[in-house]
Amino acid sequence: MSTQNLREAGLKVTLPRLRVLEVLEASEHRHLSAEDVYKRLIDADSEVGLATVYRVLTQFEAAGLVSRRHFDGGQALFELNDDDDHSHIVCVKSGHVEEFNDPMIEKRLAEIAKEKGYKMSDHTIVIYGERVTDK
Amino acid sequence: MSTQNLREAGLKVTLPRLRVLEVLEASEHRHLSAEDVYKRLIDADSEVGLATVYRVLTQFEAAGLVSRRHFDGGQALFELNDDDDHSHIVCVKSGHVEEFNDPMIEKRLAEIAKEKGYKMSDHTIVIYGERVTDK
DNA sequence: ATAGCTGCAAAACCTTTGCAATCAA
DNA sequence: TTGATTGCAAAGGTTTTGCAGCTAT
Repeated sequence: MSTQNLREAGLKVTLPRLRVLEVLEASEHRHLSAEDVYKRLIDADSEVGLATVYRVLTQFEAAGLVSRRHFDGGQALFELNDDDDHSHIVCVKSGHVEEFNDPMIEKRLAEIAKEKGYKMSDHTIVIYGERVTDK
Repeated sequence: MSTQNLREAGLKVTLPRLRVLEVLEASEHRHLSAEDVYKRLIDADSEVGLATVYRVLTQFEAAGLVSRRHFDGGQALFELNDDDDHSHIVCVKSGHVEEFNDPMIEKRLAEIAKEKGYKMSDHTIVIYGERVTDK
């Protein structure tokens, strides 16, 4: 569980780190800002400073536990890394988000990175569109 | 030329706007931060305030002349809009940005959007990686 | 014991905004 | 002329950092 993840990441198992990890795991939304995490900790009566949240998230990122995303600017969003990587399709009207995964595209991106002389570490694909079918 | 572009965008033709547009057009790098633009203006003895650079770039964005990108954190990068759409590959070490275009992926994304019941209006693809070959 | 972690407040960044002066049309 | 635009400085929002005290190992 969480304790194990922290140990493997070479991080001391401390309350703030466990709490932040729990928040990320329990969240219904996959992408949270540092402020989001902080607010949830406060709501859960976990006294953790905002600066610590930032530090912990940065350490998690370095340890490969989370990814930091900069979708629109402003604030960064943090996302728990699980094994399957996925892309997003976003409805520009409703903000509804779905995920998809296309091996063909993944494969092609890897090729392109290689062609350009890069070692791909990550990638982002976002489709913006209007949902035409009702739910 | 530049004057024309501004008129078409419904913007008064002012010196700061012309200068900013010139900088974007003359730049060897396609992606510039507001600060980059500002520095080049200073170097060219064009007295334009940084706040004005931000305002002008924001107006250009609204007018469809440039796009604002948020590749990694920190600062936004501005890119002159020309007709061909392209994707980006960003070096996570240096921040260097290159472009690429892959029709196969474009096609596949359109298909995916359709399958999911969306009418695609736009999309973003960013590959993050480490540049392994020197240039 | 001690290297690492935390909270707080202050600092550092990037970007936006209020305002009086200036400028394009 | 007159509404739009500009420069400056000040404010805003997000993220990082210095430091003294605290904690996991």
